[in-house]
Amino acid sequence: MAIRPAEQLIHKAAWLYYAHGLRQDEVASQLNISRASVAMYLRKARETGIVNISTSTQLFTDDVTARQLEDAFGLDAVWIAPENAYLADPSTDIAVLAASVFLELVKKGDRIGVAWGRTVYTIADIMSFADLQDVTVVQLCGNLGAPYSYRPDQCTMEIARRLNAKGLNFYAPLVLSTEELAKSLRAEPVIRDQLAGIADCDLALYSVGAVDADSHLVKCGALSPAEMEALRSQGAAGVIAGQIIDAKGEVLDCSYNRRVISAELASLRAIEKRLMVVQEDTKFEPLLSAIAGGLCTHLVIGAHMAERLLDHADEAGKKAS
Amino acid sequence: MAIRPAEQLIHKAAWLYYAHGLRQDEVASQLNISRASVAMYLRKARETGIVNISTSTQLFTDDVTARQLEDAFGLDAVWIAPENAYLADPSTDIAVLAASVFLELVKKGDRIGVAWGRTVYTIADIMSFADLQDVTVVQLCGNLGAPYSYRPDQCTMEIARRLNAKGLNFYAPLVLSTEELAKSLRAEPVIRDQLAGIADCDLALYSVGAVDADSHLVKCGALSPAEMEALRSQGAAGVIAGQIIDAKGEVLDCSYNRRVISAELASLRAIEKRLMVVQEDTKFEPLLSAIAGGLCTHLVIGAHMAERLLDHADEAGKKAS
DNA sequence: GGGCAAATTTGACTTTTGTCGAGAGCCGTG
DNA sequence: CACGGCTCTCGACAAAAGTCAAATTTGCCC
Repeated sequence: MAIRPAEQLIHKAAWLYYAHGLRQDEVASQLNISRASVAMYLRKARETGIVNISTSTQLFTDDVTARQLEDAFGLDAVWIAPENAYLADPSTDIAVLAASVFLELVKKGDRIGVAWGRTVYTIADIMSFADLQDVTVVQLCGNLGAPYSYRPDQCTMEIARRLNAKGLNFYAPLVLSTEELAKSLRAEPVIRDQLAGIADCDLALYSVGAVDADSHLVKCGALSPAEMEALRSQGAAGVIAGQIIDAKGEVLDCSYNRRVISAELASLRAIEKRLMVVQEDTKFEPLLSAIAGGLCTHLVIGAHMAERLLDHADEAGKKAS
Repeated sequence: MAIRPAEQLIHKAAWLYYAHGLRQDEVASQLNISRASVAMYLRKARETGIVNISTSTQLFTDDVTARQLEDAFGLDAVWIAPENAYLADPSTDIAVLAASVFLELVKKGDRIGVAWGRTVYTIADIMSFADLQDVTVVQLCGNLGAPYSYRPDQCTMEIARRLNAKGLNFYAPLVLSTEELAKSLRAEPVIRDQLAGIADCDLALYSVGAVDADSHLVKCGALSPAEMEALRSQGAAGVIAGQIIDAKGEVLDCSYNRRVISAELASLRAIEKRLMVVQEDTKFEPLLSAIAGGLCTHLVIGAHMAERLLDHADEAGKKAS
C-alpha cells in the first residue's frame, strides 16, 4: 500500500513533532506550512494511528483482587476497572480499559476473532486508531437480519477500521428457521472455511450475554421472551457468540443452538488469548459459566463483579475443604 | 512487581488524561491535586514508559529505494532517513529513526542482543522509554577496560533501563592479550552460558565498524593504528560486535579475533531479526561485508548510503547479466 | 518533640497548542 | 469562462499545557 501524497505531510509532521520533539511552529517552518495546518495534521496523525499513544494497563492488573482472581479461576490475566472512583459512567471505564487491553494484546500479523453485542460495540467505538495492516479481524458468528445497532458485521468492521486491518465478514444469518438449513449452510465452502479459520485466531474479543428478556437475542427477534425463559429452565446459563451455553460452559443441547451459524466452542477454546469483557453486574452467572467452560483466559471486569467472583471462589473453596 | 504508591498517582493521572481524554484540570480535580502536579505526573508517565507515544516508521520503508534495496540484497526491511531535509544533523535523524524502528520490532518477552559503539549508544540515548518488563537485553560482546563512553555494558544497560527490561551484562574483557587466556575464559561457565544464550535472542541491534584509525577498536586501545592497517591488508573489511570480518562477512582468521570474547557470527545469524544501523557514509564497504555475511535482516541507513548501495547492486547486476 | 534537609505541591506566569471562520485554490459543469 | 461547491490553508483568538520559584509537607535524625 503506497502512501498517498496527502499522507506524506501528515507523516512528516508527526515524525518531526513526536519523534524529534520539535514544537509545532518549528515543524511548520520546516515544512513551509502554517502552524495551524501542523496542528491539524497532527490530529489526523493521531486519528489514523500514524501516531500511537497508549497507556499501560498495569495499574489494573497489579492489584491484589486481580491476582487472587487469576489464581482462583486459573486465568492468564485479569483487569479490574475501579467502579466508584474516576468517572460518571462506570461501564465506559470498563470499555476504555478493555480497548487498551485489547490493543496491548494485539500483535502484528495476528488474526482476531470478534463477537458482537453492546459491550463489544462500545469497545470498538472508543478504541483508538492503530496502524496494523497485517492484522485480520474475523467475525465469530453469523449476522442478524434486523436493523440492529450492534450487528456482528458492524462490530467486526469497526474494529478492523480502527486497526487499519482487514475485516473478514460472514455472510450468513446468525439463526435459521430449520436445523436442516443451518446444517446445509454450514457445509457451504464459504461458510465452512470461515468457521474453520476461527480456530487459527490468535486473539478473541467477546462478552457474554445473559439469558433473560433483555438479551440481544430477544431484542433482535432471534428468540421470543417465552422461548428464552424455556431455555433457561432447560439449563441455559449464558450466551456466547450467539450460542446458548449451560452452567458448565458447554453448548446447550437445544434446537436453537442447532439452528445457529457460529464458531464452535472448541474453535474458540483453541484461540490462545480469549479476552472476555463484562460490563454489567447482572451477568454474574453467565460469566461464571463462560469461565467454567474455559472460554476466557483474559478478563476485564468492574470492581463490583470482581468482588462477587472472588466471594464465589472463596465459598467454593470452603465447601471443598 | 507491585506498584509503588507514588506510581499509583502517575498511573491514574495518565489513565484519565490519555485513555479517557480528560483535560489536565479535570484530572486534577478528580485526583484532588493541582493541575501543575498533574502536568508533572504526566511528564513522569511519559518518561517512564507508562505512556507510550510511538510514530509509525512506514514513511521511511514505503519508498521505492527502500523496496529496491530489500529486493537487491534480500533484506526483510529497509528504512531510509532522508538526509537533506528536516534537521541540522542527519545522523541524529538516522538514530531517531533507528530507535523508533527498534521499538517497533521489540515484542513482549523478547530477548535482545545489543552490541556497542557510538551509533548504538546514540540510539540508546535518544530512545524513548517503554514498559517492557519481561524483556531481557543481553550484551553481545565483552567489555572494554578503558573509560570509554560507549562501552558495551553501558549500551546494554542504557537500553535495558529505557525499556524497563532486565539487562544481562558480560563481565569479561573484549580483548585479551593471549589466545590461550581467551580460550580458557570462553570455557568459563558464566561466560559460556552467556555466549550460548545469544543465539536465543529474538532481535539484535548493532552497527558495523570501519577498519581504519578512527575505529573504536583503535580509539580504545584494543588495536594500534598500525595493527589495524595490517589487518586491513589481510582482508579486514569491517567490525561487528568487536570482531573483524572480511569482505564476505566471515570472521577474519587472525590472532586478534582469537583473542576476542564476543558472540559467534553463527549465533548472530541465528537471531531472527538483525537490525543494523549505519550512520556514517564512510562505512560503505563494512556494510556491504556485513550484508554479504548475512548479518543483517533489517537495515536503517541514510539516503546517501541507500543510493550508493543501490548503485552498487545495479553494477553487480549488470556484470552478472 | 524540635529542627533540618529533601521531596512534593502549588499559584502565577509564559509558552505552546487547539479551534474556527474567512479566504484562497481547485475542480467539473453548464 | 463564469459559477457554485468542494477542500485545503491560514491568521487571530481562546484554551490548555509547561515552568519555576516559593510554600508546604514529609521523613528522619538527634
